[in-house]
Amino acid sequence: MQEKNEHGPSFTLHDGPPFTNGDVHVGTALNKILKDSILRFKNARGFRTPYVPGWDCHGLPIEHKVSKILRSKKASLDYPSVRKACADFSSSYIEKQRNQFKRLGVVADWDAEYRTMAPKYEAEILRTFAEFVQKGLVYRSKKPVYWSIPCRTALAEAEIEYHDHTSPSVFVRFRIRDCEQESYIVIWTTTPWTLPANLGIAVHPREKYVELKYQGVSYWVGARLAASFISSCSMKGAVSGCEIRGEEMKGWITDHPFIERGSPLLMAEYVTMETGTGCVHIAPGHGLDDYLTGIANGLEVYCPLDDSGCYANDGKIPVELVGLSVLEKGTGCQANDKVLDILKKTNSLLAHFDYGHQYPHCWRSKTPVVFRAMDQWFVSLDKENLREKCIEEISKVSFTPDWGQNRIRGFLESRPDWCISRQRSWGVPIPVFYDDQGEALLDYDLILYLSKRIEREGTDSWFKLSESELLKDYDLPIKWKGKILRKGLDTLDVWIDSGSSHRAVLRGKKDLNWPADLYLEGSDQHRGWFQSSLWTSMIAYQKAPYKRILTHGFVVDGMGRKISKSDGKPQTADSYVRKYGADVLRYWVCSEDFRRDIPLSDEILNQVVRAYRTLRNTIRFQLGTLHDFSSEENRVEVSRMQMIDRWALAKTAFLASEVSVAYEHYELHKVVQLVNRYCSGVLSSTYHDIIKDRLYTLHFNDPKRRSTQSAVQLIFETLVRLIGPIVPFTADEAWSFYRTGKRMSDFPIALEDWPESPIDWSKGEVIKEAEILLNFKDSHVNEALEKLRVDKKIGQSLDAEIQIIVAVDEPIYETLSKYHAELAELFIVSSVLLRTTDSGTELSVSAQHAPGVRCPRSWRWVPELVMAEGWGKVSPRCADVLAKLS
RNA sequence: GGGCUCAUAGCUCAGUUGGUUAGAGCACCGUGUUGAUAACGCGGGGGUCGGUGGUUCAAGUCCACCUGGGCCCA
Repeated sequence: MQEKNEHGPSFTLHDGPPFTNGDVHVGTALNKILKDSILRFKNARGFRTPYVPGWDCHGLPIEHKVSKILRSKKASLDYPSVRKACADFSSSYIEKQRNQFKRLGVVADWDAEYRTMAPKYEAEILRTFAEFVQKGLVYRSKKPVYWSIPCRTALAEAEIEYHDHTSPSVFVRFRIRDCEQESYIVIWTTTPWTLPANLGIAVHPREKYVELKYQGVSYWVGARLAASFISSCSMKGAVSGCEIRGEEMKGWITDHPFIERGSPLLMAEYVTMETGTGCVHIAPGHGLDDYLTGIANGLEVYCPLDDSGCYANDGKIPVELVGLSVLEKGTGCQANDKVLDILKKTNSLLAHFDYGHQYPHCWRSKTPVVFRAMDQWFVSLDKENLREKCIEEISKVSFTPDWGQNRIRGFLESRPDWCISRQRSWGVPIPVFYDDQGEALLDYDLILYLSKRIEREGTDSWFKLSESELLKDYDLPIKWKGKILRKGLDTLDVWIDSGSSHRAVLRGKKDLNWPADLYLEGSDQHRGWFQSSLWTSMIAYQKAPYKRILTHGFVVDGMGRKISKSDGKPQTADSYVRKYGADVLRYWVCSEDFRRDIPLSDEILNQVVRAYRTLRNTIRFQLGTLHDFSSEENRVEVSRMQMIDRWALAKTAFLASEVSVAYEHYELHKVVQLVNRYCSGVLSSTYHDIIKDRLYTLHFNDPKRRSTQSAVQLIFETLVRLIGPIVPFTADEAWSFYRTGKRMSDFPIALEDWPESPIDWSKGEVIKEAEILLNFKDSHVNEALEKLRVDKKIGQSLDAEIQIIVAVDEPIYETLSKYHAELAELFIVSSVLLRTTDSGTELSVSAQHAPGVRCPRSWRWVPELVMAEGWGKVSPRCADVLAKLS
């Protein structure tokens, strides 16, 4: 395919790598089929279309699965064993997926495939990261993560299980500063141990808050929660004072109940009036919402916990808390208990209950997890107007559908700085060293140096080799010389892996374009790959890596609901291929408007099967028609073809142009609709129906018959090539049979050029006249025939004779009389009587049983039959034919 | 809860800048053929264009709100 277009322009569709943790899902199949159909079309149109498929290998879901397997085998869970098992796992699915993609008919340069865990690719990921470092975008900051205390490890969402748990539910008052009378803000929390890290209190800016006066003291709580607060804290008789909106509390500062520190009032949209007091205790080091609110208000991400989950002595927290563990055991929780003590002592605790709720637990140790801020690496997205530049750049990219641009822009605008570190082992390590003070060495040249080794040995070497081995022969900056360095064990966010693909796969490759001509993925990638690829590309090259983005929706069930993995049905592509075959699955994909949700159900597939069979049957009929036709010997020039053949060619030329436009616009469902309508409307019910008579009854070498065969041949060659990109197996089979008479041969449809219909196919008065006559048949003749058939006067239409009475000044008269001799064939009846009448008389079309006798060979009714040797009595026309044959 | 988005016959899709009684293919019903036969022809029924309100002489098409679905977040 590529050799065919060796000198053609190049069209690069860059493959977004599927994740290698399972068999090909039907949604993944949809994506690959769309890509393949588009590339086959582009290739047929003369483009060079090298397609390099890829696989995304690193990441938590694989590590998670593999760890489970290893644990059940009680195998070692150290870095090298986990990583080896992950690599094997990923490789095994690459093998499976590759075969499944091939089975779908996907054409690709399989030998040039890329995988994000290949050493060469990993080196490119590091080089991408090096660009971040060189541009000064990478910084270290704290961010809360789930932390399992017994395992001493950070956890991802997928490693969290929610279980019933009883926590202390406490109402705590914070004294408002600079207030004449004694006033408090009341917060509610179920994690008292996070109170030492409290740095603020959040309220909803547009919710009402009320001042409750009780025993001469004021308490501020959310107005809608006042009643439940009063009952919880036993303040019967409290009197409502003034009401204000949350935003009016901006600027208020309260005193931390037991630490000398101000705790300011902050605005947050996520505050609800469902439970508590509507005033939310904020500890930026102990919760994601808290963290974001803290960042937005310039608070420190403060977390006084060490790795073992105990309060560290940072000089800020009360000494009696230092060393206490926040881990909840059967007996309770040291930290919570002590904090409650202190709250009581300082008279800050208004109420304390047991509270049952769902709480996150570690999947391994089954203990409650805590949110704990840890050092993470971030990429600044606002330095040097990077964000503005990205937004500007994305406006130059074409989007299908066009709202994609809007969507990705929204993500670009709202995305916070990119947290790129993960406490995982299955990934590309962040190439950083720390000295004994915890200071980090992150250096552009050093990363490039390391990437050379990684390129040879893979990232396993980072985990296997010691620091001195990794840094051997490297000339450290003076400041770092002689220091004892410790390598970091965090890995990079996998979005950097796949976001580096344009660099690793396209840049500097002879046959591939950078930027790519097209990215084609599901709409979820607006937030994912489209975005990560843009950032990496903008940072390194100040340009988007793609010219156009095409997105498709998600596969949903017949009710339009998402297909869940849990409903038992295997949603693998293979399960559908086995049942329906690859081309039916492809036909389904291409019959749907993929820009919206793509429904899939047995009903829909059965419908697709029928549509597919119609197409297949049409092609089969044409192949049968051509069985005794030789292009060299029998071909009739277009200009000398019969009227109906000219008409069919014109319709075919029109189809080809419409279909081409639909392909160009990536509207494959329109291609399918057009082809389907053409097969049934133009071919099956009209053209094929009419030509049967001449194909079956005329002498095999009759010019009329050869005319039709010549037309059918051109039509066949066009049709098969038009559908080639969508149903390649069917097209190949038909093409092979056409060329060689065998179902398999070395003539794939993909080596044929796109069908160009010559001008003379659609030029000529005769085409318009045929159209007029066929419309006449549809609107008048069939109606008359149906009447006769309902009356049981005739069976097939050949049993009838049509009588037309038409005024000479009717526009249709001229055409009818000009082609009087051909009307019977066109209308598929035995004879047509054409009578004229006075001007002003209405047109009349009637049918009656044809007079005479029926010819057993042609089924036509004629005045009389004649003897044909060896055949018996037949019509005179058939007798002539038979005479020539013998 | 937020951002983006979708909604036309049982199903898959058309419906140009608002302009006659909203179309096609499939399915369904009836029927004819038996020389495309696990096919093909002919005829027919089927839609208050998700709902409500508005703009307009005129709305499937424009606007607002609502309902339901999807993707991504929270």
